[in-house]
Amino acid sequence: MTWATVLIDGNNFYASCEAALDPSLIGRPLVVLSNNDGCIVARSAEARALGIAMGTPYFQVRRELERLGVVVRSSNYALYADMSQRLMATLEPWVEELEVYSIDEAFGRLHRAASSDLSAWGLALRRQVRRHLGLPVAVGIAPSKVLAKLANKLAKQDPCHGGVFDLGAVADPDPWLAAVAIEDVWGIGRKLSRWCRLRGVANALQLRELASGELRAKAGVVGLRLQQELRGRSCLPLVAVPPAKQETCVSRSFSEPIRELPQLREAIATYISRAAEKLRRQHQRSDTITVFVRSSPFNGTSFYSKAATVTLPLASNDTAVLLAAALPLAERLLRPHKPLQKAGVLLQNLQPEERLQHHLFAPLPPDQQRRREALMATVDGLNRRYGRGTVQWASCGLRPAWAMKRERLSRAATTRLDDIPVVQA
DNA sequence: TCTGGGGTCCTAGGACCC
DNA sequence: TCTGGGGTCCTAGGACCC
Repeated sequence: MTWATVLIDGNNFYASCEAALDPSLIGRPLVVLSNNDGCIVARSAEARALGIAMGTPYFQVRRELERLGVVVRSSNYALYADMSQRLMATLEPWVEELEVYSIDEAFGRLHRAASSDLSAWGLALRRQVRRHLGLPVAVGIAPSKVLAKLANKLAKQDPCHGGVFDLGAVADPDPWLAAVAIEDVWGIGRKLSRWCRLRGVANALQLRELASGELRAKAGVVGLRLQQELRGRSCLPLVAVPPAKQETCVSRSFSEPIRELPQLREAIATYISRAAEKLRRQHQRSDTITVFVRSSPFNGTSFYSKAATVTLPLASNDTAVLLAAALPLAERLLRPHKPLQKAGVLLQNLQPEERLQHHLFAPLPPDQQRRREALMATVDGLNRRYGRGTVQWASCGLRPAWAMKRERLSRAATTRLDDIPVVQA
């Protein structure tokens, strides 16, 4: 009996979520755009077949997409996050341990009886997800995380696998490793793949056989671990309970450049409110706030980027406290003739909430402190129930001109009562 | 006109300590 | 010109992930 590592992920997740809620999209080419309708971040299989590349700026291909009859959607993160939770809940009973790795991916650990093939298990899991959620997934099974990633890629590469591949059950994995390009190996990004290619390392098998010393000199211990994993020795543990976050960031591009202080203050207030909400959900507080801004890196003029940091005497997750500290930073960041394209806030040095409960130098008397906390909980509750922005601070501005563009947003079909699909029988 | 957002981990180097 | 040998902590930057 040994352990097998499995990677399950949603095929074209965002596009599949859109199609799951709007069956008229099934079988049609569909792309989903990033925030601000910036670039293409997901494509249905049909859109992929048309040769539409990932990451393409939308404005460059807009006409072409229209001509080809491609359906375009703004990203609807409320929908994807909700579908993700349902997916993870479905996967949970199928494995001994589950690590939710990203919005559309999870690692799992399960027992493998001596030299058994887990493909049938994978196919059954796949059918259940399809039945429960209407989502297609791929399942990769192997002795380590890196190999499970690889197996998952192979499961998708060849339709004959039916979306499931068990690399731990094949007699000789080497030809399969050779079939995965170096760029597709998990942990090998742009820089490292270029370096590998220069050395004649073009696929996963050749990376596995590369001299360890050479790899270590270039990629450090991270590279060595990767190589061990390729050899089937698991050194990246499954993380079932994620550690507390060390920092939290909220940043957005503007739909149009910001040049004036009032608009910048509105944007910072909006991001601080959102970040404070995250802190409260994570039961954390922060005492270090960084606000950063930058101009567009694309318009040819000189690039401008600046950040300012403020430290609080006492960590907090009260929106009003964080706003009071962060808003004065706006003036230090704005420059005449430097239109800003993006801003963000970074809350650092996060601490667990309970640590401060009875602090000697608490900023407010206990009863007032409790009232503040109750107010925050009420605001969060209303926004959760009726949608983000139902209750907000006046300093965030109402329908600001700089707010991100989402012109082709689908409805919040799984999280808003008003948007539930109507079925006619 | 129009190019995403939110993280983590590791390493190197500097400041400072005894 | 040469001028120890550790430690720790912090920060900046690089690389990667989805």
